[in-house]
Amino acid sequence: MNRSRTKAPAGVNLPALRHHNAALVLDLLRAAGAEGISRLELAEGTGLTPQAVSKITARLREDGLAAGAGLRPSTGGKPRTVLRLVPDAQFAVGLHLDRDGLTAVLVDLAGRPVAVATAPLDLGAPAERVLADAADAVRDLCAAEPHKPVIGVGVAVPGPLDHRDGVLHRVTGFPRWDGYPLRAALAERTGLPVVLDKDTNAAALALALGGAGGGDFAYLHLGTGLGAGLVLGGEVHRGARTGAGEFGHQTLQLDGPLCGCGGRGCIEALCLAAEARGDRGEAARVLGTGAANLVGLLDIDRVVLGGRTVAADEDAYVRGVRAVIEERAARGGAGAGVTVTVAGGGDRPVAEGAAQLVLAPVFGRVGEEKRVGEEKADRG
Amino acid sequence: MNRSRTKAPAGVNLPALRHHNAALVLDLLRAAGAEGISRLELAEGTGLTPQAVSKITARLREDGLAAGAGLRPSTGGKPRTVLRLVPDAQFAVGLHLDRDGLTAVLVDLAGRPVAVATAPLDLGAPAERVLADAADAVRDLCAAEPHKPVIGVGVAVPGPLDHRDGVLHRVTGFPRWDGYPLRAALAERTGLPVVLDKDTNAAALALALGGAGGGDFAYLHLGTGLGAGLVLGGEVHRGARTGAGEFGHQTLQLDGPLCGCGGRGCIEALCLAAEARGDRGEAARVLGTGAANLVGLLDIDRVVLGGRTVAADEDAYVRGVRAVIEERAARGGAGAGVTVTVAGGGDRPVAEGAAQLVLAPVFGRVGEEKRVGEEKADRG
DNA sequence: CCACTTAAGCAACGCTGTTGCCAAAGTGCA
DNA sequence: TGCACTTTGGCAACAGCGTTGCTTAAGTGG
Repeated sequence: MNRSRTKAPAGVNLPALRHHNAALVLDLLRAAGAEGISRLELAEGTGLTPQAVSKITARLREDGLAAGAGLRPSTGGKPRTVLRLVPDAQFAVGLHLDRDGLTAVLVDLAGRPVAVATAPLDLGAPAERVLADAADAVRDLCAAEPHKPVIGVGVAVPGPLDHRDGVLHRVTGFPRWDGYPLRAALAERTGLPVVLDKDTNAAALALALGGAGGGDFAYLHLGTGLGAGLVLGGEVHRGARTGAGEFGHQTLQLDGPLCGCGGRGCIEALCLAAEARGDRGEAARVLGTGAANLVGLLDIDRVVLGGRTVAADEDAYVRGVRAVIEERAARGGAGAGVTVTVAGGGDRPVAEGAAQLVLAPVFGRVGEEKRVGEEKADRG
Repeated sequence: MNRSRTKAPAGVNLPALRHHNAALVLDLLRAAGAEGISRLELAEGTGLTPQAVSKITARLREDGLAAGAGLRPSTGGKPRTVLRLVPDAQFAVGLHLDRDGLTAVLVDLAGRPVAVATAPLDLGAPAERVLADAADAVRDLCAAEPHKPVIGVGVAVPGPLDHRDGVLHRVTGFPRWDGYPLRAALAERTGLPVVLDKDTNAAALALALGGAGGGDFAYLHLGTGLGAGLVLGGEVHRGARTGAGEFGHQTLQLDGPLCGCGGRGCIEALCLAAEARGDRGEAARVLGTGAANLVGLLDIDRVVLGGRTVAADEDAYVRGVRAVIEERAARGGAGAGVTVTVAGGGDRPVAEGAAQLVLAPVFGRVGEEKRVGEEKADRG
């Protein structure tokens, strides 16, 4: 269980223990995907007794979250029964509010999108207007798939914000949003629990859960700006004020050219300037140098690139970034074995990651926050 | 409980739950110090029932880890009984192996040193020789204070190393140590459990536990080199290969002056060069720029400076670093409310932090690693 | 067809924190 | 001085967790 000590009591009682272990099993079920996973493999993965796993999976099946999925070939004895997650048991909405558009997805427990909707959006419009557009998108999506239990809405937004309180800060270019309690407003409007986070964090979460699997990594998003989502220890690192990931305005050139932020020699300014003058190699080298700094500082084992600017020439950026990291590793610095890849998939991963913000607690990934004694009391 | 997922089973059974809650209570007892803390405050701090706390503290008292410490003034009813940690119940040895010397401390559960020893050391000597010196220091320290149950030895070493395996990597200036399994060797020699970590991590751990208390922070050590210890979410961040904290060779000046590491424009090179030519203000500004990068990237709320070079002129460095961070915050960047302080105390904090590496698990701070069913079975 | 192997469930168990209740130990007012 | 009240903390019973010991189910292989 999490131990974000310093605040929040971390005492564990039996319901909490039960919930924790159930979430652990669900997480393994999800990771196993459609193939499924046997009870004994679950036991090995959790460190629990096979009998305990049997009890837990029995409860999950009763709740409709897990189901049998055939048998494994025998290895000389009774064949193992394979279990799998029932993706249709619960759904979550992911909302990506960008500067010029809105993307909404309805995903199942496995994280697969079952419905997508996009619409134009003007972040410069009055708050009421934007809020209404967002709420409408959520409502339409839920209406399109009735009878689907939706457990919440995850919202990904560009600017700096407070994830804990669900309050926006000064979104770059739209200072008027500073202090707007988007989470509370949208929660009231939709009647659903809402989680708010930065778009880069949502993207990083999607990457952490999907495909390439675990490990610590940094997602670097180069679009009109440059930001980062950090996944450390398998969880999104948000920092003390949940503002972590300000990567674009790291100083990379002391007393370098002026940046829009007022600083000098920011990675973002250097990178975009190089890109603007057509020197993509230099842009990639700048980005790579920042990435290499990250690799050494945090000892991550994966760098993932994304964003429109990267998408325009994925190869050049991957090669350029990889070159810098490998050069430093060859000199004896950190970075040996670090892989550099691109996220791909355009902007939809951000919306899907936003939905994962809501799903994450189901699988025991962070964000439990004061979950005490909230179980449907009846059983049998 | 920890969730360093991706590896290591995280299932929780009753013994694990018991251990977790006991550690939680012990941690609060330690934080309370000599003043002590009442059962109801413990209940509030853990989220457990007062009755559960009573049971847990009864066990701790039976084991000699906790004891009564008077009464609180009544608030209209029965006065609260105050409990406190019994620091003499267990001890740990902290060992700091530096390039030119060795510091060994014996600390009690509260982290207070009860014995200190220093000796010259030559890291360039044969491994057997260094190992013998280290083992001797441990033995002498334990002998000086017999009847003290010592639960382990924490070792802080300069270079890069693997904390998980307890193996040294290429210590700067002493490449011969690359691959040496110091933890295993010293454990066999002393017959005690040994934990190995970088000196900067040990210092950071000491800071995280002592005095100024929680929060995320970075400890920046500027001596003959420049390194960092990161404390994120109340725990030392070590990264995927436990090599995190390589701060000195972050590029801060693209294509800047050559560094000893072979790179260009490393913070360390810039900082030490400025210091060498007497421009302390510039050295502080360089360090501050790196610190500000860190603050924005990780959203930490504290920067702590240390090391001999900083100690030579603490004020200049604190002011210089603080100036850069505040300037960036004033521009609307991250860093508002970040405090900048110095560690102080010279090198002994590193040895004390090394001892804390061993004590940390007692208080539930990370590093439990496969603790299953190891309890003294008898009771009563 | 039988011996063997592997998987999974049933029942009893030990131990956890919780609940309900009561004794202990103070304060404050009559 | 005495009684009502408040607050603390322990005792006992309890529900629920994973574990253990054993039995049953369901295969393989000679």
